[in-house]
Amino acid sequence: MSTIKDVARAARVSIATVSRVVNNDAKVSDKTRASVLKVMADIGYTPNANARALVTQKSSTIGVVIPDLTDPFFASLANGVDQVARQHHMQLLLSTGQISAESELQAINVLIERRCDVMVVHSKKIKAEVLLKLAEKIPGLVLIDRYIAAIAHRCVWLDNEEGGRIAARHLMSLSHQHIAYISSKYEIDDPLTRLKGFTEQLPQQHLTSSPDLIAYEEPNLRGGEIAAQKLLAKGLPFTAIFVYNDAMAIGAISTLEDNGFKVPSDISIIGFDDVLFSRYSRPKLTTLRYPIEQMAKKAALLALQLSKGEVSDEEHKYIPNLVKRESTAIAATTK
Amino acid sequence: MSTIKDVARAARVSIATVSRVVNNDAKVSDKTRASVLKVMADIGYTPNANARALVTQKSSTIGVVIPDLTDPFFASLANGVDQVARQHHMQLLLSTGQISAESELQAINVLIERRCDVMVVHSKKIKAEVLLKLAEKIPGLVLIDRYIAAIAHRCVWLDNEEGGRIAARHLMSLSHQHIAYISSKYEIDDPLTRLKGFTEQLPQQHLTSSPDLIAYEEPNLRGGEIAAQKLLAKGLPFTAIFVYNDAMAIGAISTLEDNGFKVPSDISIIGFDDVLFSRYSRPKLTTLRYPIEQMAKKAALLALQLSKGEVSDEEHKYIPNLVKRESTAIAATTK
DNA sequence: ACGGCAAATGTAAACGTTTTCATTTTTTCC
DNA sequence: GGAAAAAATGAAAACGTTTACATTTGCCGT
Repeated sequence: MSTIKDVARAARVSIATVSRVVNNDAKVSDKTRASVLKVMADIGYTPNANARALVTQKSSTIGVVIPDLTDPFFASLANGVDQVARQHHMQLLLSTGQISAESELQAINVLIERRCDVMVVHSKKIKAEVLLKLAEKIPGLVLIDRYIAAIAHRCVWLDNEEGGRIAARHLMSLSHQHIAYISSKYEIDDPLTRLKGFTEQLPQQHLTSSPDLIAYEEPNLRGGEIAAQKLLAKGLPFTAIFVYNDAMAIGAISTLEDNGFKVPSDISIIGFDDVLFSRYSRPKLTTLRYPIEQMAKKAALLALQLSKGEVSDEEHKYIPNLVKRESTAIAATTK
Repeated sequence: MSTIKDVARAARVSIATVSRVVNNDAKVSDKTRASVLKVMADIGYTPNANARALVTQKSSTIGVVIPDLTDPFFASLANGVDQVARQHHMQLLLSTGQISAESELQAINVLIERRCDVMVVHSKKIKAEVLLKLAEKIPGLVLIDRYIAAIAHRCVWLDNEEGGRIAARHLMSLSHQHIAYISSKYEIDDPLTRLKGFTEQLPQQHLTSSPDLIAYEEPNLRGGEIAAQKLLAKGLPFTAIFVYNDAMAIGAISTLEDNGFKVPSDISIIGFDDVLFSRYSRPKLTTLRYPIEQMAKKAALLALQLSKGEVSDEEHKYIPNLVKRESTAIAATTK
């Protein structure tokens, strides 16, 4: 692959001059600029970004750490960051790592090796104190979907507890008395926090929560199917399910209908996230909107600012919105 | 950020030695290795990948060019490549570019600047001759979802025409006589090729195709909704729709049911792609399986081999599989 | 025609590594 | 104990850029 030297030689100028035309530096005459440009096109020169990054100490790269691209939630996250990257003529460097402290840490490390100075990190398992150290080391690091008080202004997060409360209120307003919860089997905060908000709202209508009406599975379509089966197998009465996320919710609906239950007339379902296809499910899914793409953009922008040394102590807390569609209705027994 | 020199100084050895322990080179005594390792941990040294890439002339990065992460089809593609990257301890560099020759070209260029020697490119709009030049320049470039005869062994593609034929045969076997086609509005080969295969199969049952029964829209959920509305608005009779992709199919079903048509009893729908949520739609979608993730893995592996100079003249053509689920049934009138 | 100044261009150091080759240290063997 | 061989270490060049500083060129006014 040709280098700046090849161009310099062919154009009979110094490499400094070539560098100047590559970088659109003003200090070069129109004549030489034109001839250099021509040579570059002729020999097909492409500047080496690694060499550039080395000397300038900037990577022009935004890093993203997520567990997995297949999950539309994370794809949206990555997409949000990508949009900001494009706007700023930067590139997306993707570092995936399953949800484990070790794997997440390694994913971040890859970005550091690349001297990525702007990064949006989705980490559930790394301990807060470790993250704190990392944040200190890398000014442009922003946490998404996680809250650590000591660096609150560098966290872009959603109030899951409030989400749980909203779901509970909605279902109770429809007179549901027995509400099940389908949860993610992973030991991360989100399902717990959502359940907490949900549970603490119940006594308001003199309801209580029952651990028997909770099923834990993989947070995807298949997991939702299985969780619903488990719930059904218990033989306990319930007229509504609050589901950890939309994928599980749709899986659950699938099982329910296959077993002869109508949603929402027999059983109401409320999901979480409002991923793209939730409004196209049958019945259309009632859910809590998690504006992840918007949050990701915010996080990327914030990371960009921080990397330039700009600071603000604003908080970046988002509240989920109730999106009423067709999967919830008045409780069956009271109809 | 600390460098190899800092480590060398602190450990009282030369940078060559530090480099050796970083790279796990055998030629270093256990004693010095241990002490260097300790120093590295103490001062929190992370090797600079850019410097490394510069001197070794390898980027340890697999590049992917796709239009957009939000589309689950492309997310699966990226995911397949990512899996291979992880297996080979490489990183995913994502370069997105809308579907236009200019944008695609620029996306590829970004990867070249990064000296990405392995890349999986999804390009619909760049002219074959340009791609040929690029392929010549970059041995590790593989095209996915496109076929160019001159570099057939570097293309991983699906036989769309055969897909069209399979869809036609399936629908005809269910006695459908009037079949509409919902197409992508983008001027790329795929929708045309699928339609071609589809159309050429019709005369076998003495059917003919009608341009009036074709609607063109954005290839996503919303586009499917609109396309179905358009079809309905024409007031022409049809009992089945062959839809360009699953997202559109699900959008179409949504519109159809909202307008009082039952799928499949009134109208049968067959999609294309078999994305994850197709089997969770209501009714479950009959579709043609496009094994994109598997193909992406293949493409990544192939690119890896090619970049190492290994060649084979094998072709990499995939045939879509019919996945019969619930959205197709015997034509209404013949019931 | 010439000094002076601005504009254009060039020189060379620096970025942080890897790696070849040379040198030093350690081990082995008689 | 000492020579030879093996193992460990170090010195320095190279990778392809950018950029501060030095030098050359061209132009102006007199």
